[in-house]
Amino acid sequence: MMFADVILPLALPRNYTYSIPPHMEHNVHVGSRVAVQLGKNKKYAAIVKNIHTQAPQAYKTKPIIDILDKEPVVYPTQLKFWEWIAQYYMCTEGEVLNAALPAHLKLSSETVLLYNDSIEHDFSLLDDDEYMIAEALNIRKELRIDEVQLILDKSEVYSVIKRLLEKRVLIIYEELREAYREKKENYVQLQPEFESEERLAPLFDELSRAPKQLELLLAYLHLVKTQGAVIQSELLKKSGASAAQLKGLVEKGILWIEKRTVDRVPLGTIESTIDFDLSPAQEKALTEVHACFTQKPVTLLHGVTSSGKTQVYVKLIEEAVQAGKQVLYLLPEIALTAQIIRRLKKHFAGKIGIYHSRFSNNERVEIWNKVKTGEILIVLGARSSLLLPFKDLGLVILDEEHDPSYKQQDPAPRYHARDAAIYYASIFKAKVLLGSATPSLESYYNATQGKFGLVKLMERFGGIEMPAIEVADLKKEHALKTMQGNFSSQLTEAIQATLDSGKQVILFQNRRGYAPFLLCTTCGWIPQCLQCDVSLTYHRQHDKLHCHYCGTRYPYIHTCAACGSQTLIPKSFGTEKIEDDLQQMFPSARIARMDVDSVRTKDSHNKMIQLLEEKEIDILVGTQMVVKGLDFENVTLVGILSADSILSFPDFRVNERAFQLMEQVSGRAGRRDGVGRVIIQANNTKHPVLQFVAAHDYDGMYAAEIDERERFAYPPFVRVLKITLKHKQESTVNQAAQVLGSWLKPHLGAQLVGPAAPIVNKLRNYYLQEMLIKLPRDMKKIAQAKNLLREYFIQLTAEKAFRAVLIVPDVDTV
DNA sequence: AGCACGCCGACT
DNA sequence: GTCGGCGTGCTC
Repeated sequence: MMFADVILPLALPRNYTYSIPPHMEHNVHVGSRVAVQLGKNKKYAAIVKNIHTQAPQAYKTKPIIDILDKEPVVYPTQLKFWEWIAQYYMCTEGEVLNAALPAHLKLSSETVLLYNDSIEHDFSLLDDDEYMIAEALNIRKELRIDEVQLILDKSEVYSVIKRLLEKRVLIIYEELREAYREKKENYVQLQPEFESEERLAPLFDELSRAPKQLELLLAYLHLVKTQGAVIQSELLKKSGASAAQLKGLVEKGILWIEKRTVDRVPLGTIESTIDFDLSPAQEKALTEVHACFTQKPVTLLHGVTSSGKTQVYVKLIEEAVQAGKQVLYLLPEIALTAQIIRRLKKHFAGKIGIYHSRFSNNERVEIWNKVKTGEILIVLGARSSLLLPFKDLGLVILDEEHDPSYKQQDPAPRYHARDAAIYYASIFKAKVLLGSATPSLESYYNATQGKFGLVKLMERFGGIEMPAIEVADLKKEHALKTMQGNFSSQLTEAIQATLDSGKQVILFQNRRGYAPFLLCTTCGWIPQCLQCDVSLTYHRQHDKLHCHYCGTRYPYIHTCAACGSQTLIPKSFGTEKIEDDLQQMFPSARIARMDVDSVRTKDSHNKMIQLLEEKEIDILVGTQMVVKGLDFENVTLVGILSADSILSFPDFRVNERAFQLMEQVSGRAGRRDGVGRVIIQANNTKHPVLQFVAAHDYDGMYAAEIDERERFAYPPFVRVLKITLKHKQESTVNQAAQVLGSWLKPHLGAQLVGPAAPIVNKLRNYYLQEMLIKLPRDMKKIAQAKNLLREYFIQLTAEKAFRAVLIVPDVDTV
């Protein structure tokens, strides 16, 4: 008897074993999806991880119901990668599967109720609920659970269904349906006998009494000539004819219609061109990258903003493709703009696929398959494209490698795309190039220690100078009363001068909304979210208070809940307020705001970038979003409204992050012609990070910061693992955290920090406790510690008081 | 993740 | 008394 260990798309602690019915033995393959039953009636598509003859001792297996794929959906390479992610990031393989597979390849059954026609029913014996369902089923013959819930207007419908099942009014059946659908299109073709001129000509006379049909035929002939193939919908649109008129021509045997499967993500066939030469500095960098790659699998390219790292990437991609290898080019989601996509497509048309969150489920399946077959040689994508089923990966380029969004935050697997990419590439013996103008301390440390290769590209392309940085002293301006709202005179004057010279301005403020909180000036009360321990942000756009943590919106509060007075005022400022103030101060300027609220819809981000490019916007104010992927020659002034809020974040990475953020924002200024200007507003103008930013001194920042990290034992000198405990009751999490802490302390000593409540100690009605574990950079010790943790997690939830406590381990937390 | 089992409150 | 609420344990 043969058995298969399968990965189910669930957070199960281990893989389950199913038996392979003898007649399927030759058709079940590792990496293929199989339909299996789990529990009493649920069916899932699971992925076969391995096949063996070892019958499990502890339970009797269920058989595989069906084989869903002739060809595996993943290679053993991916299965190995999934296992590593699950191990390293302390999650289940099912969770990795969930993140990796496109939704339409993940199937789970749905309960379908069928009307039992085989016997006569006496509906008078049924109660109200039963009667309603029986009646609906009698008419519609088929119902789904959510439809039953809708009819009865309640969530608990199981008992009704059970009673109807017992009374044999209905039959239950579990439907496992393939979700992916090929896209079909109707193609119009001329019957072969009319291909020749002499046969075609008489047709025109024949159709003289049907002018619309004649017109349609002419439109068809025109389209065939210009495009080769004619799609029905296009033909009808072009000719303005109706479907009935087309049907007429089909019935006359002149045209015929064929349904064909079409590509949702056509790769195009245009010959690609590499039509530029590298500058001497870029050429040198490329040579050095090559040299590094002969020694080490990973190289860090430290290139200042506008140094033209992308051109170096393009050359490397070209080489890998020439060698017949696949390339993965990773970018933070937000940096995947139309600009970069267009650029890459121009060079690699016909070979490149794009992959990010805005694709439909069907499109994702098609990209998945094309990567698997190798038809797509280059993938340009965000974090999740690392999980695509590459066949023969040769090179990974991870641009903006310092970007924290490479670390997945919420649902498991909480993986870091940079670190995971290095492992994934090692399976293929592929090379990894990390690129950044402001490398993460971890990567730079690895490079200086010789673990990674290091290549520097410190010259801006075309010899443009770095922008001049000025720090505006807010304290001083406040004292001199030269402030205009949140704007220093220095910034105000610079904006005016920039507008006067016809140039553009970008302003950065890292808080969205109008005001981060409301304050009762009588008693000091601040409105908070009912489900989270955070203040509510006032959004003037909707005149609502938003919780930025759980998304709940509340109506504006006029009366103080504590003292009853009507003295609530908005405090501090976000992007909405800045936008508002700017409009008052510069009434003739065209101002736009770019944050998650203003670019909610699919294409608005790209549209706004286009407007900026076309100089339809004079001043752009935005959050983090303005930092990435913008490259405009006409922007000569960048303003950072409040450096203090960036520098006062309670996190050991603040200084690094603040430097990266400010340096990246600065890079938006004067990238092409003219020297850019950057004005940073701050109260604490003496902050060391500001000095480093002003001097564009990455090495200085690095030296100061790495020293601190070593002294206080933070990454890159240790690995940080954060454990979060969640429970609906505050006392329960607190106790659970104390207990877990007391178990871990003897093993970890000073390596254990906490447990303690985080600053935001309640989220979505769950109270939180956190502890940090600092592990030495020793893979063996880390693996040991994780095993220890896993055991204690099980032990903790085994205690009945803590059964409902959620434990969330986050490895290498950011 | 479902879904069944089982123990408690608010209705007839 | 019962119905339906939700906490909890199990699924190869």
